[in-house]
Parts: sequence; structure tokens; C-alpha cells
Amino acid sequence: MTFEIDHRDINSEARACRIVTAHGTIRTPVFMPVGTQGTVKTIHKRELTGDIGAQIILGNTYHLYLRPGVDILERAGGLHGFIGWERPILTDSGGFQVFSLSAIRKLKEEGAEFRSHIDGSPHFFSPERVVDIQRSIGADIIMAFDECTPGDADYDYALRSLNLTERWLDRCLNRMAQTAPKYGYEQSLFPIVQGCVYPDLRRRAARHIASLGADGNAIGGLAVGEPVEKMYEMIEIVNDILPQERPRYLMGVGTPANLLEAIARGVDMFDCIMPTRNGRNGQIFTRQGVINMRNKKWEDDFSPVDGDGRSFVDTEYSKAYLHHLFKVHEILALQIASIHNSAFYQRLMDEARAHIEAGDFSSWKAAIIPSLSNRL
RNA sequence: GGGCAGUUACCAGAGUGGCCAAAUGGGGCUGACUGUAACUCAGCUGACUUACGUCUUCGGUGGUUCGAAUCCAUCACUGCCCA
Repeated sequence: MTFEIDHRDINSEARACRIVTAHGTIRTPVFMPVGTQGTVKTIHKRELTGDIGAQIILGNTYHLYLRPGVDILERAGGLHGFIGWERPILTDSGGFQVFSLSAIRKLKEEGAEFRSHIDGSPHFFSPERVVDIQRSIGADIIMAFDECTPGDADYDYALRSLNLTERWLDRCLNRMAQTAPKYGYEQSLFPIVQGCVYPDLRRRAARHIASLGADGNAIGGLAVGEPVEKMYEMIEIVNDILPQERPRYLMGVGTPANLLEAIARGVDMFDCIMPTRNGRNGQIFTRQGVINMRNKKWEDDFSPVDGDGRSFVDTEYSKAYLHHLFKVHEILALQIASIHNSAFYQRLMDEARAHIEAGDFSSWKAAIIPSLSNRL
């Protein structure tokens, strides 16, 4: 993997870059749609590569390990072959499941013991096992196995959690060094900065990770319950230390405004379930604000879903129709909303890049952020 | 004409003397969702009230009772069965 910085913003830390992987080039800032189980829910790959213009998608180690399982993935030639996706893939390690499935897992020094959320069966994830599974999945970018520390953790917990994450990181790196890619192309492991909302822990974690020379670096454990200002503060602290000449990936974030604020603080890559999950739950994002498509007021609004949108669903369907589809629980509603939101996120990133290149990113950001969170 | 069953909130439907403004679904209205256990979840859904609470409801009417959606009488309507 190589990384080139094409443009830097004068008034912020924003930059426009290119990440070159074995499956193609990613232009940043980039939003990566989440495809946990080998599909971005409800969206065909033709829509992803077409109107949406997704450059890279995510998969999830935990989910893909449970189903279809490593054997099937290997026999399919990896996840790319299995799902017919020729662009880059990033896999999360299961670290977030350590957080989100906390009720059915046990943390130990050796790793994390999960009970399957599907059938309750016990499974054990160690850093080594997680690297092995991601080798089998064949993602271009694979994530270190970490503990995603809850946003409200006290200092002592956050410290112990960070220590564990760092020991796990060492083991991930060792395993990477000891193993080879299974499908003939390079895979890059990104370490993850934890440290909760504690500046000294974040600094320590960032310094350690900066010293490792990884192909890219991630910031985790944010947008998990802490105030948004704390999140921005942590991003600033961490990005001040993480190397400029490597991509920075803010995991799991976020709202459109979150993305722009993080770009201004030097983040290059994002992923979030928000455009797809919220879309399935009836929320669509527009330049003018957020719409709950289930609300009665859209029942007779025959204007386009998003007159400013660039996806075919934005202009070829009306709000009234989309409202109707949600009310009657038609699957097409979920598809339209997911495609719209994913295209909206992608376009936001494209425009951010264009404004970074044009040199007016900061003023553009300041101008559009207020309207993004309106409730329409 | 006779017999039996039934009539409860927007719909379906529980409730058969007080803990009933009335279970539960559905529908409706609103909200939540940030490295996806999520086509999910939460709240509200008789009226007035921020709330406490007050008032009006369980086909109609009239009774019994301290107290009735629940018991009795009667009327109306609906369904099924027999003529």
C-alpha cells in the first residue's frame, strides 16, 4: 500500500490524498460503507460502484467467521471472490464486538471469549486468531484486535483497557510478520489508538502507534458515549502525533457534521453504519437537514426524495412515494433510503475533497454544517 | 317461527362484581440509532391537564348492589343451526 498527499488545506489539517491498494486507488477523504456480513445491507454492488461510487467497503471478522465461516471464504478465494467485489475491502477485527456484545463475552489476557449471538455457542478470539481469519478473508486493510473502550469508562478502566489493547497489538503485528497473504496480494494491518477520553492515554497510545510505521493508523473508541466535543478534542490530540504521511482512519464515525469536523482535524477515512441503518429506519440525510420519512407530513409531498441528490433514487422517486413505501413496510423503502444516504455520504466526501483542492474547505464546511443537522 | 352464540377503544380481541380508562396484537403519531445481535428499539395512542388528578366510556334502556364492562330484565342488531 502506498499513500500520497495531493493537497493540504491552508486553514485546517484537512488533506486530500490517495491510498493505492492491490484492488485499486482510494481518494480521500473517503467514507467506507459498512458491509458487515459481506453485503452493504440492501445495496447491490452495481449501485455501490455506480451512483453511490463507493471506493472501498467494510466487512466484519466476527460475523464472517461465524457465517459463512473461514472454510467457505477460503474456497471462494477470499471475500472479494465470494461477494464479487473487485475494489478494496477493509475488515474490522471484532474489537467493536468486544464492546457491543459485552453482555455475552469474557475478556482475558489471552483474548476474548464470545458466545455466538446466533446460537450461543462459545468462540474464542485471540489477536493471532483474528489476524489469521482476516488473512483468510483477504481484506486489503485489516484491523488490529482491540478492546473498544466504552466512552464512559473511568480512568483506571481505560488505562487497563489500553494496556491490553497494546499487548494485543504486539501480538497482531507478530502474527502478521509470521504469516503471508493467502491470495497473492498485500494486506496492511492498521493499529488502533484507544485511551477513551483521557488526553494522556490518547497521547501515549498515539506515540506508541506512531513509532510502529504501519501503513495506516486508526482512531477507535470514539462516538461510543462520550460528548462530541470530547471526541473532537481526542481527534486533535491523536492526529497531532500520528504520522502525517500515513492515512488516518476514524473508526465508526459518524454524522455528516462529524465527518467534516474530523476531516478538518486531519482524518482521511471513515466508516459508519449510520447511512445504512438509519436509512433502513426511515431517516434520510440531505443538505437541508435530516428527514424522518415516516412522518405524516411527507404523505403528500410529491417533490423528489432529494432534489440536490445525484443518485437516481433521489430524482426518480418522490418523498410521498418513499413515505408510502415505509408505511407499508416495503423492502424498496429500505433500498431507496440506503442508496440515497450512501450516495449522500459519498458525495459529501467528494465535495470535501474538491474544496480541499480548491483551497476553501474551511469556509465551505462552516457554511454547510449548520443546515446538516436541521430536522425537516 | 324456534334454538344457540355474540355486540368491549381506529381494527382484532382479552376481561365475567371492586386492584378497569380496560390485557395483548395490529394500525396511528413521535422519537432513537455513530468500527451493525438493528427491515430494529422506545414512548404516546377516550377527553381535559405539564403533572397530580378529574370526567365520560365496554350495543340501547331500566334494574340489583356500598360498588357493574362483568349480575338481572327488556329492546335492538349480528352470526350459525333447525323449520
